[in-house]
Amino acid sequence: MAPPDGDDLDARIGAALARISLAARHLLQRSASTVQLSPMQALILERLARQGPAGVGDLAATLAVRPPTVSDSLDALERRGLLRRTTDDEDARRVVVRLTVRGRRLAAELALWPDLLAGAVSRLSRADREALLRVLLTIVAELVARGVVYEARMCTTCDYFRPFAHRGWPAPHHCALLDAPLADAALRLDCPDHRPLDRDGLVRRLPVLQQGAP
Amino acid sequence: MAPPDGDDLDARIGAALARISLAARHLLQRSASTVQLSPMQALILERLARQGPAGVGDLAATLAVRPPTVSDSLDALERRGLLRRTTDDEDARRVVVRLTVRGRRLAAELALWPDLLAGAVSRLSRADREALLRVLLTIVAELVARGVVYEARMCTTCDYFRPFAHRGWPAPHHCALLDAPLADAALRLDCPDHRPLDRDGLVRRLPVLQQGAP
DNA sequence: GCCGATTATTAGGAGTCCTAACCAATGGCC
DNA sequence: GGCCATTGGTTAGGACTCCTAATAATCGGC
Repeated sequence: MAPPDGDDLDARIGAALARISLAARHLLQRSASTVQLSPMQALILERLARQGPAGVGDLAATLAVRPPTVSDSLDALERRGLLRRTTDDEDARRVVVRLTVRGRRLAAELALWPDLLAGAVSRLSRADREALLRVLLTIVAELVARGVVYEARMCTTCDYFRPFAHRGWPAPHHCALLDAPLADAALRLDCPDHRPLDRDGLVRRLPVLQQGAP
Repeated sequence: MAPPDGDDLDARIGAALARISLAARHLLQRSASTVQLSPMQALILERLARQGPAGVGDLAATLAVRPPTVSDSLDALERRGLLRRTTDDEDARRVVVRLTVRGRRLAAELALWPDLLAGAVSRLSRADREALLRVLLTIVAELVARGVVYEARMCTTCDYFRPFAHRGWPAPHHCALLDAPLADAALRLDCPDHRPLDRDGLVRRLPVLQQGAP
């Protein structure tokens, strides 16, 4: 007999993720178009609403596109009065992008998009969902380590984060800043108090995150 | 104390999936550009290589875009001699799109893209990966049921598929066509012998797929 | 044999996304 | 103090994406 080998399994996972990505693209497009926005414009608005003002380069990095692409979209958004460009006091080269009130209001309407995607897990058990979150965050961390995307503020790349610091369930991890245990379900992708781990620390840490299927 | 509620957990999952989708987009773009193709062109080539000739409408449905978008890309691909459009004998309205030899060759080079995405699971344990595949396929099935994407040939929407037909591990499911048990790792997203389940059957089936975290 | 539904294309328009070239400010460095 | 490579952003130009609306051709039923 020929049991499916590891590569095959991985290939199926890749295909499934690709499929979900296609759906995500479509959901983003649809969600954005309900408020007359293009997908990239929606992503920019979302990011600004979630994490506050940012430079053009920052936006480009987190959205995995080149600066000119962002600059294009900013023109359109600024024309509609959804944001303003100001130059940084400390560094006159930098441009700081800020939402206007109108922009913030529109972003709030838009926020429902990732929820549409999340809605597709509604039938999964709580245990499955917690495991899923842990696994997805591990994948994101790996993608960050490989330089595919840039994610500034997630637990798995934070210096305060101690994976599997506690032996038992239900809260195996620990946050050294809050000095509190963390469950898988509490892991954050976007923590305001994040302190980045250097690349060596990141690579060293990744393997340990693999353990512990519930 | 305020334990994270279900919505919060789901929101984090949604955010993580959104993040991975961004990475997927970027990987696709990069992979496609190495052979001078645009993302959409790459997707079309890939789909044709994997599942054979198709009509314009079919392509549009599986790629979650409108027919004119596909038609645009087909023009570019045909110009480069990677595919040919012919009219169907049985229905002169239909256009059948076929890869040329050159197209097939290029598609083979391209096939490595989903593997780049899959590479990000390399550090996960085998058990985690099997569970991940099962969960992801459930998500895809749910997205199909909600009409977000269209996936013609996956086990979870197949009439021959009997989820959890066997009580024990490691092969709980069953394929009535092959008359053989199936493990989570063997679940297919793209089976050539697929027979579609009607929508009622699909909705009825979904809940049962949630059970069984390993 | 006509009419509504289906299938694909064309037209037109805003946006995406890249590379290359450019400009301006910064922060050493001598 | 003045040079200059680096950094942050924008402009220019070009191919492609992706939509809606309108058009053309064919199919199927009645």
